[in-house]
Formats: sequence, C-alpha cells, structure tokens
Amino acid sequence: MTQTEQTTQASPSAQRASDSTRVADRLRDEILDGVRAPGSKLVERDLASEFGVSRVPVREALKVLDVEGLVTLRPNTWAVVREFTASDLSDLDEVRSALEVLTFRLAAQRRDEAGLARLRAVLDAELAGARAEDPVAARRAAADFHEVVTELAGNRLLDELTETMRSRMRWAMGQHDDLMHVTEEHRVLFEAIAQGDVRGMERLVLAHMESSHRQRVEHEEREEARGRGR
Amino acid sequence: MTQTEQTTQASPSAQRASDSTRVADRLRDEILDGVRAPGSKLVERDLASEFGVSRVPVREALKVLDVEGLVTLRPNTWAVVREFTASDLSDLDEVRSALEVLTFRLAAQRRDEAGLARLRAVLDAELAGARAEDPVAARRAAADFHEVVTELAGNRLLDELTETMRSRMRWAMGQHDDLMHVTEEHRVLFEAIAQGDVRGMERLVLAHMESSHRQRVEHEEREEARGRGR
DNA sequence: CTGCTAAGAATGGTATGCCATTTCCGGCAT
DNA sequence: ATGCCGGAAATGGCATACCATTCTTAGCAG
Repeated sequence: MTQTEQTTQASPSAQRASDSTRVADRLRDEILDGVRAPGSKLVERDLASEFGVSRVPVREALKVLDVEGLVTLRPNTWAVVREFTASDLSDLDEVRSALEVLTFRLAAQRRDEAGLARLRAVLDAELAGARAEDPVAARRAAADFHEVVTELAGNRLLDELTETMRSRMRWAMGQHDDLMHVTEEHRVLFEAIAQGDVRGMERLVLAHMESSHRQRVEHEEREEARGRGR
Repeated sequence: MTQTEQTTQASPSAQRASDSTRVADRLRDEILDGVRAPGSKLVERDLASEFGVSRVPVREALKVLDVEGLVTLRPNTWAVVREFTASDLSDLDEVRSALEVLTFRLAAQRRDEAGLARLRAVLDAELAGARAEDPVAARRAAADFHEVVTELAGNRLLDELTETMRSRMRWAMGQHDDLMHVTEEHRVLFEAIAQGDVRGMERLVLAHMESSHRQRVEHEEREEARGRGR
C-alpha cells in the first residue's frame, strides 16, 4: 500500500482516529469477545496484512494492549493474548471487594437522571439476554452494567483503573453460568443506586461478590467433574 | 546512526531491554522526578536525538506512557507531560481510601522477613532524607515505601493498578512539606505491618491519609497566600 | 528411533523517508 | 493597535527496508 492510498482509503465520513488506535480498538474487542483465545499468537506481520496496515501501527497497538494487560509481549518473539490464572482471579476478587464498594457507594451518591436511564437500558439488555439464554449478550451487558456504574461514580481515576481490570472482569464473568441470578442481583443494585441508598450499598455489593464467587467455585467444580467423566 | 552501530553502541554487559523500553523507563523517571515539568512539550524528533535513537522507539515509549497516564498524547501534535488538576487529586484520595486499606491489610497478613528488611531499608532512607531536609530524596523514598508495601501485599493486580496511580501519588507527595511527619507515620505503619496487626490497620491507614490530606490543604493555602503576597 | 546441531525461516526491533495535518508567523486589512 | 488570513515550518503518522534474534526443522550421529 502506498502512502497516498492510506488517506483515500479512509471512509468518507470524517474519521479522525489513527490507524494504530483503530487496530488497538479492534484487537481489544476481539480479545474481550473471545474471538482471539487466550494464549493465541499475535504476529505483527499477520495482523498488519489482516488489518490492511503496515507493522508500525500494529506494534503500537500491541504495546498499548500490553500496558492495558490484555496482551503479553515477550521480547523478540510473538506476543500472545494474555492468559489468566486462578491466582489472577483471586487477586481480582480481593481488589474488587475494596474498589466496588467504593464505586457503588459513589454511584449512589452522585447518580443523575441521564445516567440512571442509561443504566436501566443496560439492565434491560442484560435481562433480555438472560431470558433468551444468550450468554454472550448477557455477559456483555453485565460487563456494561459495571462500566456504567463506574461512570456514574464520577471519578476518572476509577475509570482508568477499571480499564486495567476490564479484561479480567469479563473473564471472571465467563466463569459462572446462572445468568438470571446475576441479573437479578444487578437489578437489586440498580434499585439501591436509584434510591441513593449509600448506607446499604456496602452490604449489597459484598453480598453480590460473595454469591458470584460461590457460583464460580461451583462452576469450576462442575467443569472439573465433567473433565473427569470424559 | 546506522543499523549496525545500534548494537555496537550497546554496553558490553548484556543489555537485553529494547531501546523503546529504555526510552520509556528514562522518560518515566524524568517525569516522576520533575525534570520534565507538567505541561512541557514532548517532541518525538527532539527526544529521539536526545536519546540517540530514531523516532520509532520514542513513539512507542510515548504511547506506553500515555496509557500509564503520565503523558497526554494529542492527535497530530506534540505530546505533553500530563498535568493533574485538583479534581484528579480528590479522585486519588477517594481511591486511595479504598485501595490502601486493602494493601496495608494484605501486607500485614502476608509479610515475610525479606520484605520487611527491604521495607525497613526504604524507611531508613526516608528518615535520612527527612533529617537532611532533602525533599527529593525523602519523597522518592516515601514513594518507594508505598511501592514496597504494595509488593508485600502479594497481589499482582494491585501492583498493576499502582502503576497507573504512581504518577499521581508522587505528585500528591510533592504537595506537602512536613517530611518528618510523613516519615513518622510511615514508621508507625511499618511497625504495624511487622507485627501483623491486621485489625488495627484500617484505622492507621485512614488516619495517615487524613493527616496527609490536611497537610496538603494547608500547603495549598500557604502557596496561595504567598501568591497573593507577591 | 532418538537426540543434537546447524542452517534456514520466521519474527521482532529500529532507521529512514515521505505525506498529512497542525502550528506558527509575517503581512495585510480594518 | 488588532484581528485575520495565507504560506512556510514544524510535527506526527505511516510505509518500507534492513538487521538481530529467536524459532523451526532437516539432516546426521549415535
């Protein structure tokens, strides 16, 4: 591809983002959606030709995703989609127990009409996904629920930190299967935020995390049992 | 510089890190130490010639620092060293109130001999810096104190999140001047960790943050008064 | 058949060069 | 003097090319 094509190629609608940003965004989505499996190779040249750009923007995207924690960049060799271990997950539980209490409490304090409307929309999507037994849609909506709550908290640092935790959060959500139960708890949390129940929030959040944790353990036991059964 | 020089230039002692990593590390240090003032321009070509590399590793370093939150990358123009606002600082206080309680509690639970020794060494350095009224050394050691405690907590996610918060932490530390007082509180916290006082930790950490916050407010008032006086 | 080695292939790391966009600055009109 | 324009300079974004390192595999020795 020549330098000139690079610009003519851009879609007619003013598209300001750079190639490297677009590649990063696309890779991030593919990883979070599970299209790129954890551990799978990420070869610069392949990605470059796949996305129709040169290696440079791809390199930069990989570096960004490395810092974000989605990609493992081994020196002088291919990068891989990051794999999370059980230890990573228990680390996540510890941090969430501290951060989510804060997040939900702030959200209950600082909520506004527009934000609540957005949160309700996400909750509805989650409910629809759970009813239709569409795990991908439900989990995506569940992840969105947490992200919107984080926005409602009105703390930009919290947003940045959540960015780092996002991949692990989605991974953790893939580890339990009773979608309806999660959704129901999200509904309770939504009500508490809507009513500004700052006091009761800590108890609710910890209960939510406790039940998620228990479900995950049960899920893992089932998986393990099935493995043995084969 | 030619491609061949690039390797001969490397120091004799096996130096594995790539140029882009070295540039990122060096820039990060310079920013955190205040050599590069917040808001100052970061021009790729200038940095490249300054560090004796081409623009490519510099670009990658800047992208990384952008994700880490130390640099603001405006599209198609020079990057600047990130400037923090009062709002950023109060966001930081909120998050610290949640995360540091967790961090210190885990550190008290999981401490080991080697870690305590390292922590004591950092504390001694901080004390020496405070006694010698060397603000740079004292603050650097104070920042190290927090980082070592985070390591003692034995939670890798906490390490990653701290990376994101590091710049703001150092900035916040620059905002109060009673070095000896901070050091004394760190000594108390050290003792609590050494004795595994998990229970008392929450109270101590919140007290430490409260006093830091108060000092910062007083510091700002003094600065403001001095500004009017001129 | 197995293990080792060396050569080739694959891949990441960086330098260079060109283009697009932004910024800067001097001159002109008001 | 002040504001506005236009062109030049500065700067970032990307493609390409080449080198260094790592990986892979074919061939050989045992």
